[in-house]
Amino acid sequence: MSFSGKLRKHKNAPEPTLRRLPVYLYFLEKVREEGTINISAPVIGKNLKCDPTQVVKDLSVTGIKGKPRVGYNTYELIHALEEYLGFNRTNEAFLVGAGNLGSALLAYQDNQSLGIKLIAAFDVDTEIIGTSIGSIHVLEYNKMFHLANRLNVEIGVLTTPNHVAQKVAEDMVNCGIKAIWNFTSAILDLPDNIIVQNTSLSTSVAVLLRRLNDSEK
Amino acid sequence: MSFSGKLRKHKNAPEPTLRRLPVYLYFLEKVREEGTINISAPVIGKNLKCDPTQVVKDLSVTGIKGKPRVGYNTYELIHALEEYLGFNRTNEAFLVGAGNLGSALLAYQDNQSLGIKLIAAFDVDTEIIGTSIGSIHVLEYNKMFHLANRLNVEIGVLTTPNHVAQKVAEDMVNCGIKAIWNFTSAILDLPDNIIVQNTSLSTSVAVLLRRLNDSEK
DNA sequence: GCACAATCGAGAATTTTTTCTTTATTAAAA
DNA sequence: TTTTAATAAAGAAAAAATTCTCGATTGTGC
Ligand SMILES: NC(=O)c1ccc[n+]([C@@H]2O[C@H](COP(=O)([O-])OP(=O)(O)OC[C@H]3O[C@@H](n4cnc5c(N)ncnc54)[C@H](O)[C@@H]3O)[C@@H](O)[C@H]2O)c1
Ligand SMILES: NC(=O)c1ccc[n+]([C@@H]2O[C@H](COP(=O)([O-])OP(=O)(O)OC[C@H]3O[C@@H](n4cnc5c(N)ncnc54)[C@H](O)[C@@H]3O)[C@@H](O)[C@H]2O)c1
Repeated sequence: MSFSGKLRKHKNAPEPTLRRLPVYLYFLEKVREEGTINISAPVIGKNLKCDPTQVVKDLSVTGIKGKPRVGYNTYELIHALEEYLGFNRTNEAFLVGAGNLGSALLAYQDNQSLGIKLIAAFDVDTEIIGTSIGSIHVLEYNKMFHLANRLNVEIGVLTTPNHVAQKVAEDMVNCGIKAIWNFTSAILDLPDNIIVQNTSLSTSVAVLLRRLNDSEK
Repeated sequence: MSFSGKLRKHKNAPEPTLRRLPVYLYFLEKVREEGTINISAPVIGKNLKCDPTQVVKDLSVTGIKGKPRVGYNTYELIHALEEYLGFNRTNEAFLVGAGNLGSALLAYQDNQSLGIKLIAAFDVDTEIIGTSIGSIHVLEYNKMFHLANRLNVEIGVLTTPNHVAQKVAEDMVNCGIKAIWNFTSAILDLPDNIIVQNTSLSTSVAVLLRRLNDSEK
């Protein structure tokens, strides 16, 4: 099991595949912009430096069929990937902790879709409350409880300091939030039905440093 | 193969293990602060909600031996993990693109170690050049070429807009940078000996949304 | 229209990762 | 001191993921 969060088996796609799908999606969006109508697995593989048969296997989870000697229809494939990943739905989310990282995520909203849409941000710092980051207002933390009920938001993004993360996460759960995207290093202890997606940057650093060290001898 | 970057086999630890190690490390630092001297794999497993035999196998890559009925020495294990991951070394890095995300990473430096140490930031925006974020000055982009030679930096953090990422990455390589931590969505095409660690947030979102959808039916 | 080359798709084989089992060690209890 | 229970370690088994192989299909050129 991985530490990305609580274990839950996906009948459909293996997690490694799932993690690759957004990369295909980004690549396909780029080639579509360039006017490419059809693209084959070997071409995708060459660009993304990965095995073409894996490309075929990965993309098969979308249900889209490619044609021999032609490949996949770019538009169709993009649509199916967005559908499969849920990126075409709104996926409204709250963000708590509009500090350094939280602000970056809020500002990112305007430019490009992340797959989820932050619709409100909450903080306890009176300096920050009332300001707007991107197009999103930062509200007083206590307002979360009231708004959550009204808006029926299911996703919470957690970017507070580590030491308050557990408390804030519990509050989120009490607000009806079903899935937490956790950027803190805190190990959250929550009911089993709550989905916790941990996104620790140290994980990336660990892999990077090890590859760097391995390459140097 | 995963899209985290170019493939390179680790004789020692499997990549899934490598990604879990920083989580153990964070947890162990927390329990050490609480005064715990020894900790066993079953206890770690219970806290981190994972299989205890996997904990044993994962931690074995550090070379640290645990004692039956006692567990591991917390201090010794932390030290070995830091050593293994390279987190105790300085790992100096340049950051290019001191925008929303770049600033957040720069500001993060002061508080807590990420495993790498940003020693300089570069940008092309004259509004940003000359300012300081955290304790790091943002310098004019062209200065990178001169400084890199002098400081012998091997790691570059890439947080520019997507459309300039390839160009900036090539510049980094020309500066002698060996490993790039890429936060952009761009698919970088660089010489084979350059390590590219892609850290796309969409990947996390994809897994989160799928788990959320799966849980709802 | 027919041969040919490219490539998808499905399943087999291989490799990697996780989980299970067994054994040996250790500290605490009797 | 001896017994007992907990647990690490090592290896086996199982599961998962990747890569390989081969047959089927489709467009291109002859
Ligand atoms: N900044 C980064 O680049 C970075 C990178 C990786 C991980 N992280 C993690 O992300 C988290 C946030 O980091 P940051 O650098 O943005 O910190 P930060 O201090 O800049 O931001 C935290 C924000 O949370 C707010 N906050 C504090 N207590 C709160 C509460 N009880 N309820 C609601 N809001 C509260 C603060 O007012 C602040 O605005 C930390 O856990 C950090 O470890 C940050
Ligand atoms: N902000 C986020 O939360 C977030 C999340 C995920 C991914 N990303 C990715 O990170 C990257 C940066 O995002 P951001 O929101 O920080 O963007 P941003 O526009 O705030 O920052 C980009 C910075 O790069 C600088 N820049 C532009 N061209 C440059 C060049 N040629 N050389 C050096 N610097 C240059 C700009 O001046 C700016 O300061 C993007 O690729 C984005 O997709 C951002």
